[in-house]
Amino acid sequence: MRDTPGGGCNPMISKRRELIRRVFDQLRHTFGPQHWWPAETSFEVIIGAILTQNTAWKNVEQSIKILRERGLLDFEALHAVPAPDLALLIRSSGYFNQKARKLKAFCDHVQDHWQGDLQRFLSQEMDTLRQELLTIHGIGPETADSIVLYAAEQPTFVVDVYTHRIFSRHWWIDETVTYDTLRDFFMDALEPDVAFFKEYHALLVRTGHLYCRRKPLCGGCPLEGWKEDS
DNA sequence: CACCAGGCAAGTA
DNA sequence: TACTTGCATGGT
Repeated sequence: MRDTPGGGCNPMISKRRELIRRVFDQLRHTFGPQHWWPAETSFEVIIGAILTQNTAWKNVEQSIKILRERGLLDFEALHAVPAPDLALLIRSSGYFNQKARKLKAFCDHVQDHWQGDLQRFLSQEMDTLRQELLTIHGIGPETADSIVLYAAEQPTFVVDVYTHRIFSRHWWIDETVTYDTLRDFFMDALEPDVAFFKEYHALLVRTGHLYCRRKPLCGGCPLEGWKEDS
């Protein structure tokens, strides 16, 4: 007997896996494919991941547009821009001084440790890459996982405020769980699958936008009325 | 007007 | 370790 990611011999994990899959199937059936991450290159994913921290994606789009027009969705080009200049270009994303510094910190790290070879940096073994990302200023657990999954295309599960909200409100998880515990909740129960993890996170964000944004607003959610044992 | 958004770092006790 | 606070624009 051993615990497989699929939960083969552990009844708790096996039950959790079933719930997680049922939630996915329901959301996928309701909303269809989400086509995430909306970006053309891995570097653009990384820029977006930093800019969207605690910020509506709509605000980030304007910043990305400006960076694109200026040819700055390119590692060497962006690395050459001073943080104060960059801050002015990403104003619409909010926290622009901090985020400019974060973008610079990322570029500096890849330049200093990987000679600017972004693809080689992203090609590291998953846990090593994730740990290294977490040492970079401005990259916390969610941003690190977003980069690993959507830029490096390696199978980590991205947890965000909606993941926490949706699952805790249904009493499927404790409200006080930490990021890593909630990430393990999914990853211990599921086979690693990049396409599946990408779609799942996107669907949770979509569901959160529609039904778990403001405090009361939850009517009409496709998961409404679900019980733990139903 | 208040509240929130696809977080994180730094400060305090 | 466990809370708190600053960061900041733009939409509802």
